[in-house]
Amino acid sequence: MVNNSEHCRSHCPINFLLEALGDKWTLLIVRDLMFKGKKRFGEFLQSDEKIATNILAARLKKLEENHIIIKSSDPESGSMRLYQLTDKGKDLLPIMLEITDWSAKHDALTNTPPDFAERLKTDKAAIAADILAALE
Amino acid sequence: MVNNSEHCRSHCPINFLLEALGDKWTLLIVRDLMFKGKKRFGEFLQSDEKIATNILAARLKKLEENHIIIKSSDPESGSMRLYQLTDKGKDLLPIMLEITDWSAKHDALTNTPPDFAERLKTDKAAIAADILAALE
DNA sequence: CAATTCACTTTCATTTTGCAAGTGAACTTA
DNA sequence: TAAGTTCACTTGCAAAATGAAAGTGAATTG
Repeated sequence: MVNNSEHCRSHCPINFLLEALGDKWTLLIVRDLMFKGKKRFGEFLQSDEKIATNILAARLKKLEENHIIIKSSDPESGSMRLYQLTDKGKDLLPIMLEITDWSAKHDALTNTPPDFAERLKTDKAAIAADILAALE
Repeated sequence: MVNNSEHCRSHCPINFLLEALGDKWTLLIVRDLMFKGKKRFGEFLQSDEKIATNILAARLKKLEENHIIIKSSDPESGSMRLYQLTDKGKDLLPIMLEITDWSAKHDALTNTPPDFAERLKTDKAAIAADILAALE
């Protein structure tokens, strides 16, 4: 869908990411999935940035359409929906770590812990491995 | 300005980047500055994605407010304005390269040349050095 | 079986976007 | 030197996206 030429503005790689993730909210959902262990609609709502329910629903739908997340039912309780990163979604990890690195450097008020920011500079591969392991 | 707590939604590092660059257009301007040697208003207008003049003016202003670019006059012709990346802007390069890597992998129609995509996987530091050198 | 929780959907006012046209300063041509 | 032309924007307006709040329906709990 994102890949057909009528829909896309171009096939520049920067633009390709923007078509899927280029707005103020989508990457925050990826962050919650990747770093905070969140998996449910209600959990995403609780983040500091206070996303509205309609925007969250729209973004989850688009992420699913772009195969960055998959939606399933919680095996333990039929009602609850679970959202999880696909392999394509997990592949965003290096981007997320570089973003964290940049913001830790340029935001004087960053909430990135100093020791994590330091480890990020020297040990990115090990951090990535840890985070991927935590996602199973 | 972006750093004051009334304005920002949070000081999460992912959010910090989104506050400065989180929309469908801003990163394309950074791309043009970083990879395509573009420096002038009229040059940004010519990209494939066809940004409107009012949106371009607004994004350039915001990038300047966030100290990601600086605006100056062309020393050779008094009238023309030049836009250039600051050090903070150049620090976005690792993010841009990771984005390129991700899109080259996941966009079947990517216009990233295969040899560049290959070199990106093995030789990211050398590519980064080349690009920074080209920016002076 | 009534109340609550969860995951959305709908409504609607406000904000942002995008196209087109307009403006003004410098520069080029007749 | 007067008349375009180019460049870098700004303005106006219709259309689309956003955000707050309320509503809906399925499951779960008391």
